[in-house]
Amino acid sequence: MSRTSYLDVKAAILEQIRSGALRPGDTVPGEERLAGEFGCARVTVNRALRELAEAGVVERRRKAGTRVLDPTPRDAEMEIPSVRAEIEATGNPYRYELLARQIAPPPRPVREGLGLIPGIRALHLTCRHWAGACVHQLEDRWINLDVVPTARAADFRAHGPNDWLIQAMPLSRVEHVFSAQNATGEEAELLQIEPGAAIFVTERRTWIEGRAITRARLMHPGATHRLAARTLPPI
Amino acid sequence: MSRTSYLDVKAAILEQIRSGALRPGDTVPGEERLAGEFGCARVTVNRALRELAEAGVVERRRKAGTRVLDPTPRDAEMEIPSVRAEIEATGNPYRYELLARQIAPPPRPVREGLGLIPGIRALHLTCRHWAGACVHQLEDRWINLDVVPTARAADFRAHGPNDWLIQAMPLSRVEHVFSAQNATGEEAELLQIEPGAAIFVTERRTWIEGRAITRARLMHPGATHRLAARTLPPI
DNA sequence: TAGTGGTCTAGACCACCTG
DNA sequence: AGGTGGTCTAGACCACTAC
Repeated sequence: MSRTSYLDVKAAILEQIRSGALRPGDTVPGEERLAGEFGCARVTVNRALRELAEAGVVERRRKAGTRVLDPTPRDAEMEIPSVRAEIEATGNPYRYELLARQIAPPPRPVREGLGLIPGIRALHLTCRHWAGACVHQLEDRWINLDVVPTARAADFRAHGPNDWLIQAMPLSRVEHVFSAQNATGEEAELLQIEPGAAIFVTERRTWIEGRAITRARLMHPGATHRLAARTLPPI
Repeated sequence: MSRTSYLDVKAAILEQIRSGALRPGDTVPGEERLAGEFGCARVTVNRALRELAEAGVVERRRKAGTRVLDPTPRDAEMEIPSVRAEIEATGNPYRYELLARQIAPPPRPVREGLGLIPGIRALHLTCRHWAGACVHQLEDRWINLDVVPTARAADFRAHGPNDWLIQAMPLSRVEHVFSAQNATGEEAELLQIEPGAAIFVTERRTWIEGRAITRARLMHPGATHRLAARTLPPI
């Protein structure tokens, strides 16, 4: 007979929830008791329950014990691809183009989004990413030069600012906000679509240790763009 | 002096990556060696490195060791809220409305998305979710009656199908695909917006043990809807 | 085939929180 | 105040795989 693994314990608890033997709000037996039932060490049960808690299936509190949660809102995982990888995955050649570059005081919404005081100037870039003969993404980006002073000297003609920033500032916190909007005349022209056509907009802000690095507005033609996410069951 | 925690080890490795002492592609020292350096048990180092691997910071392979990964595409977390919670969080009263209900053979794209054979009939629901006086979401849903036969008898007049399904089929796998589209005339009328206005579309498919449960097309007025995701740094 | 990660055990101490 | 989870240790065996 083989030893019981933490995966066995995990699967057993999940099966009890699936079958209805354990319902939302119920208390799961304590670690010591489960270890006895499964004939394993307490650490083994601990790891199983800890992973279930990370997956959002149960909630654990000292003294109160482990309780089954409501299955309502679950976190989903979504891979945020790099533009280049996203395009090359489709088999189309990738091309990057720098449309404009200047150092200027950002408009108020951008300034507040970056947490800058009025009057401060920042690096403003406008870029276009091509998938073959089609525009895949139009990028409007502001970079906080207080946090990334080296960006002032960087040349963004050959490579996009995203790749550059990832190299310069690894392990930062990123926030994405997605929405659907109708393209303005200027946006439509740069995206090679009709004015008023739906565009998929990603607003991305990046922070490191509480300081805002950059804010990007990424626009995709709505007819082609798709963004996928999945919620995986534990185990 | 206190014992060294797995969090200490994790933080130390992360700091080495941030500072550039460990670069993408580099090999992290083995568990045994790190345990010696930190003066702790090997399991402690193991847990630190395991969590870094789960966060996508490093990659681990037996015999090959632990290597620092490129920081390029990182997984993001996104909370998929229930419509009701999403609306009530804004302070607006939530109202649900069933517009249509019938059992019919689904159109081909839906049928294939659900993995059904031609001719099979499924439950088709059209619903509307209100936030105060504004339409928040228009829902077009197909339910696979082979997998959820009890849905045939369920009354979806008082409560939406999503809440019902979550109760009936916990711990299922969910896939979301987001896009931006221009509203058709009918969609615009039901959403109380202008035809051609941008709408934020979520296509949601749910599976349990490899079998498709349901497929929903959720439409939001683009002017109001926002969807947020964040990539958190490990630790 | 040897080195590296993956996991289990048994025992211990501690932190937190509820009753 | 005591029960429950959180974590560390020291030692062991196993699984995988690069060399």
